[in-house]
Amino acid sequence: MKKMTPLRPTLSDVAVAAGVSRSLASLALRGGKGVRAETREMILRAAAELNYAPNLAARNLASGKTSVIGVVVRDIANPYLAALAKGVYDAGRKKGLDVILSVPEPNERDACLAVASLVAQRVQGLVLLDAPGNEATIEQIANETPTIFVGRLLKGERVNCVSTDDELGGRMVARHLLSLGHKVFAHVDGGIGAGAQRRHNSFASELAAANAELTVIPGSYAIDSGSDAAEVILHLSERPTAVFAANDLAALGLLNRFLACGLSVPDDIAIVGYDDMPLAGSETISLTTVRQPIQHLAEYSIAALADSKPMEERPTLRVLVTPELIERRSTLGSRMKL
Amino acid sequence: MKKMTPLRPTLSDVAVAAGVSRSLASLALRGGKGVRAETREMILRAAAELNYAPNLAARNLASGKTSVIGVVVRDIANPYLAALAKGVYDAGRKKGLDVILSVPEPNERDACLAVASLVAQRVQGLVLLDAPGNEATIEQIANETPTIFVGRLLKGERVNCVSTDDELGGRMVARHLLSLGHKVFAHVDGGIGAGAQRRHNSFASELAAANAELTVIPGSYAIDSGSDAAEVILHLSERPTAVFAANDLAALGLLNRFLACGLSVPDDIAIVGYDDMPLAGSETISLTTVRQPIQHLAEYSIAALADSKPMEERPTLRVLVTPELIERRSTLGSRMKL
DNA sequence: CTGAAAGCGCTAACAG
DNA sequence: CTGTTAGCGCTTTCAG
Repeated sequence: MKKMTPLRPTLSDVAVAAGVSRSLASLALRGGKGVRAETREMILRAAAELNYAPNLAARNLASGKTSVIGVVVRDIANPYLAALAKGVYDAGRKKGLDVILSVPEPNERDACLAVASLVAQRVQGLVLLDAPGNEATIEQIANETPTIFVGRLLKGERVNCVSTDDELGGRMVARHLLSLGHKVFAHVDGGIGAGAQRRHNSFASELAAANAELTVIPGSYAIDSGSDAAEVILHLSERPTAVFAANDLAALGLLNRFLACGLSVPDDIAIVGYDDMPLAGSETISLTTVRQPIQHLAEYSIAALADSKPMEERPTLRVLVTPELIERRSTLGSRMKL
Repeated sequence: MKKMTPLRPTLSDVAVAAGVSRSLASLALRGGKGVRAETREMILRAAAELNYAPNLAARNLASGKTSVIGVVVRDIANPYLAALAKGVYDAGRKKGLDVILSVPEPNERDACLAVASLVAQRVQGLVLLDAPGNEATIEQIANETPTIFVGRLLKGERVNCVSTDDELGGRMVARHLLSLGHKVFAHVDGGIGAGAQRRHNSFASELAAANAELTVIPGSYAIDSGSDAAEVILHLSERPTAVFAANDLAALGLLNRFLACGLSVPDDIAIVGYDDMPLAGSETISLTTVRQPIQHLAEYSIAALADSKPMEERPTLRVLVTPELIERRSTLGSRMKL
């Protein structure tokens, strides 16, 4: 009979079982240098047999360090953000870090609660995927925990951030559409979504330079935003022949609605999205869009946090990565019609 | 000038600032009973001013408890699983629990690493969303940490699990298709995916009972699996008029490929998926599918873990929830063609 | 390489 | 209500 409560084995148990001191066991388990290979072997075996799992809380407390980084995701239902989160997770693991995700409701309050919880867990660093949104809040968070904000270039010079060059992205879209001969445009704005402002502005100014017409419809980074905007667009006195949605989800909403109304895309109306979310390229959707380099965004994020220099010593990281225009059927030749 | 290293304030700091003992401060901060409202107020204020955040690691270590539950997600790129994960997160928060997600690569090894990491963090409970897949592994995990497996009814009677009634689901699909007059069928199998076997078997036996023909194509819960299967199906000597994919992602793969080949759905070939993932209902996809009640699955999971009884005291939970057939254009009248 | 000793920040169990 | 006393499981000196 074992003890009444088969408590988890502790480091002492392992040490005893292996016939060594706790300190040595600790060292060996962590793969430290200065342990005879033979001894280490013996210790590891003992640990394995006892099914020992180090207590991270204790380790954290004693060492004052954690190797876990927390990720807050604005909206996990957005396939682009889901992919980005996965990218960060993978990049972190590759560096030997534990990564945990938090997926609060997309409002400021819940995002802050999520952050607080992560901070209470004393994560080594925080990756914010477009949440929370308030810049002052972000600055305050970054002030207390190493943080990197992904998706927007923050004004504050004290906060690490990495983002796609949305200005370039917006311009690329405008040029693409202009080169296709379009003259009358609409843009479904992304509201407070990361980068929406810059996509909007650069798109608009590029069009203005070409003397093209542009109607802007307020919206957000959600599929319904697109469907709603489609309704508005269909009732415009002069119907645009091309519309740029601030992200793929909104673009999908547009596509759905236009097709449902019997329009042909791109013949009657062309659509461009932003993100190149998974599924955007699938046959049934085939959305022309601006691809954000998820891999790079993820790797820069982790790199910024993995840096072990004492916070104040390291320079603020402000990275801008280059997007890529992916041309698909929603703007090109072959018709698409329900 | 503050201290050189503005360390996080500790409980002592709060106690001193509020002019009370550490124990009282501790009690008050946790909202315990037996603290004069006035005193508590004062303590909370002090904490707020110092920007105090309790160290969960220390609390955990001292109390032997955590209020965080860990969720392992098989494949966060699957919108259905993403939604389910979000559901669990929300259900947990609603009960005052901290929820953290882990999104390993969908292979056994990485899933186990993710679990190990969560265990090392001494989470109070584990929610496994179809990962890891090996039943022996799951049993072992469940043996050490309160666990609930979602998506499959495990054989082992010792492991909590909650799942949709996939047998009923499979049958519903068969009946729906049969009632539409189809006679020749194909099924894209989900391989080791949660519930795939049962969906397959019940679908097959229901068809057998009706003397219908069925070709089974091996596959998985991925979009490519569907595209590949479509290729096979198109080369069948007798082409089926209806195909049931083990999940929505595979169904989307089928849809994409069929439409790309100029077939009309559902006129040339009808498609049914499973899950009712977000987007499945959008106009461009409009997939007939079996809806899994995410909300219920999530709530049962949390309920199973929130139970504070000493593990061995509580009965094994094995819940089966009822699915719902959602009929959309991929099997019904209005044509769909690229 | 080893073992002893000191704590990390917090909770828990009591005696004031 | 208050303060004291013990640890939780682990890392970290630091002298053997």
